[in-house]
Amino acid sequence: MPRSTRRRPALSHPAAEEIDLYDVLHALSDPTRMTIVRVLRAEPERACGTFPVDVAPSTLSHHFKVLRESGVISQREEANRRFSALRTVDLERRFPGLLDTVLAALARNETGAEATWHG
Amino acid sequence: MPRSTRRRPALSHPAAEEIDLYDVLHALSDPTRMTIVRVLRAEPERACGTFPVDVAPSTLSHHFKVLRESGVISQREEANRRFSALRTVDLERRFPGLLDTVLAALARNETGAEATWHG
DNA sequence: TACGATGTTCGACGAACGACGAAATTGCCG
DNA sequence: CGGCAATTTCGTCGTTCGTCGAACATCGTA
Repeated sequence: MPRSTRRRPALSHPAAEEIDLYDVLHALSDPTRMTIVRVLRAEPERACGTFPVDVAPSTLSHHFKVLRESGVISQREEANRRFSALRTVDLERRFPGLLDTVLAALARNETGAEATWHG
Repeated sequence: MPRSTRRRPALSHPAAEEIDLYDVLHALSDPTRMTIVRVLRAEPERACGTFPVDVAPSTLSHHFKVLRESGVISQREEANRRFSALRTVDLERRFPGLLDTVLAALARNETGAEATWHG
């Protein structure tokens, strides 16, 4: 039998008012993490292993931690799966328009001139 | 006599269409560089040494280079001074609303809860 | 109970980052 | 000409970053 209902430490999320802009910008300045955010905007919730990113599981786990501790996403445990979701409401309250603007910029970025020779 | 009218290599600026979002977000994820951007939004142009940041001149020069090569600012030489300006038009064309939204978020960030104990 | 699936933690590694001081460049001015 | 002021370049130091593999934990299920 499990020795306790909750053996793993609770997932740490910053409160909405404590989300730091520099942490958010740093979290969004990585292509792998940005891909996670982009996918997560289309779907309300998604399990960690189902993202179209090409990195090792441990690396992916690291990126989720960065996103979570910066306040960009929240994570919820269910069985041995971990579901992630964008903290759209908290983010909008703290930094109005930021997430939408950055995601719109991301769409522009992919049609930019450097996609031909830079990537 | 000077051996040439232009001895120093020309300052490299990315074209407006080549500005990369990840470079911009990374450039803005540092407090010193963000201070430069904030000051530069209030004034159209300013010499490098006149910014209210507390780092060594060589460090400051490094930050200006990061900002310039990411496309956030432009730099112009005049005598032995170098003037910096925000590339507001190019930025607005490439990523509409991004700069304004981030700077509005910065104002929010400074009145946040973490300013009491985190700074 | 044992296995497989899911995901994390723990080092390790090379690359990049932010910071500095020293030296060099450039141009103005006494 | 000879400083002085502004700024960059170079080398260095310590830290952080992104990545990986190996090991561990948890849960459902055969």
